[in-house]
Amino acid sequence: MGAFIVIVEDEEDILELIEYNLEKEGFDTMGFTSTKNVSQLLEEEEVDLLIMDRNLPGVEGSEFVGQMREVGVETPVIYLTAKNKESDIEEGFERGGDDYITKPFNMKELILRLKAILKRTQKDKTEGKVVYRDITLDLGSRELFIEGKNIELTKLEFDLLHTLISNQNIVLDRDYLLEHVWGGDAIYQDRTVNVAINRLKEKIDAEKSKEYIKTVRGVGYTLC
Amino acid sequence: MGAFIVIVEDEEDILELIEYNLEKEGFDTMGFTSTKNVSQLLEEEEVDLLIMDRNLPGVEGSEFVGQMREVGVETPVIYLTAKNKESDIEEGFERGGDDYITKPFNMKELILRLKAILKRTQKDKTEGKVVYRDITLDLGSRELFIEGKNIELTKLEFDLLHTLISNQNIVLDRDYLLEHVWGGDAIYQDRTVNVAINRLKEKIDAEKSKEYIKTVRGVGYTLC
DNA sequence: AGACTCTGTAACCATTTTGTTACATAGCCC
DNA sequence: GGGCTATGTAACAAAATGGTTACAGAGTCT
Repeated sequence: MGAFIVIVEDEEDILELIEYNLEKEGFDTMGFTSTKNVSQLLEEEEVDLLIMDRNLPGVEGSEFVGQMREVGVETPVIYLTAKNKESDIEEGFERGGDDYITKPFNMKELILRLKAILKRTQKDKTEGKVVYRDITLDLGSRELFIEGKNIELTKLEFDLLHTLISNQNIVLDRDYLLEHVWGGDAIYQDRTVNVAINRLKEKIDAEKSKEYIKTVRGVGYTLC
Repeated sequence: MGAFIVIVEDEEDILELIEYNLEKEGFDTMGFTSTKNVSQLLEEEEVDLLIMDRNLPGVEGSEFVGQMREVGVETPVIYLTAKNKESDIEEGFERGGDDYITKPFNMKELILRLKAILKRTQKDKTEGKVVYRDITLDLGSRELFIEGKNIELTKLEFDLLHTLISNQNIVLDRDYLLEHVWGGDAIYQDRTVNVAINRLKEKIDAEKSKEYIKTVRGVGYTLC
């Protein structure tokens, strides 16, 4: 754990309350009563999560986050908001915020959501979505879309396509695939790869006569 | 997670009994044997409900609540009272208390009323609600609604659905679920997840032939 | 104490997935 | 084209996986 969390909240007692509780949970925190200095911090340091009051005097919290997004800051955000109108909530999400929580709030609830987000974003760091031409692999839901059409894949097929797609234009030999898709310990024939590849081909080439997976004779397979 | 409930009761065994049962229901509790420190807590933290003995040595419970109301604390109260004379009851209501229950009392009855109150007071808050399609999880009262219909869930089922719903569209594997729903310390078989999921499925899919929880073979489960 | 609920575990079965094998086919060299 | 190898294909068997049910233990309520 030990994530670094920045909190922006103008009411000092609330700020302290949050900091106190988060630190008790083992997080590193830094609190601000305004967005001053925060942008610099977000750009320069690795901040894992931002807790942001939406109703700051002066700048709108979501406005601020919007600006951050434009300069490439991806830090997930939990908004604290006294408002609970749906429009506001939606707006928050539209701007790329990850969650919101309405004041007054329950500390346990905040910590719970916060942990959920950290977990998710940590996952997303290695995963997310992979795209290749008109193929899209959603690593979260483990879904494959070709030209927007959902195609069901088994676990093996998914993992195989995943490795292929993240090494597109590179020819992967059977040993590499066995090691990365099947896992290092067990021993398989290399014809296994063969069959697996073809089962995958059947599914994704069936859609169109397009050929996504190219076999490179004597070497292996590639997506190109 | 659940609502935060503060209990003030000078008889320690009763206090513990209540705390134990409420926590079993998934609520966060904090118990006190006197009103000392309670006022501060009520002012600073978001307490969802106060359970208050009316016959505390020293301060009258309702007296205390009255003082709290004067400084703007709106926390709903359930009084525990050995008396059941009408005059006392009326007085309790006059002072702004929300409900009373006479000792000795039935724990189920207490929880029932408590949930009713939480539901009422948290109805208009968007706070503590997670929504997915026509499923609504009320985190405050820990109730599930599907198309407005209330469906009873056990603690485990609720927590499981909560985790699924807060990670919608993401396939969660059994390890993740075990860790987050069951808690990290104890060790369980992963078939445990299996059975729990299906018990949950039975309840929420029973309503309609809709399939909310999708099992992703070889990986885990997801809400999508 | 007895009935009941909740929940973890085990057993059973159906189904899907996957590895292997055998054979057919295609590519490549001479 | 012949011969060789690599790859595709189909069929089969084994393994993995998950749904379902039954049961037992723990805890609770009456």
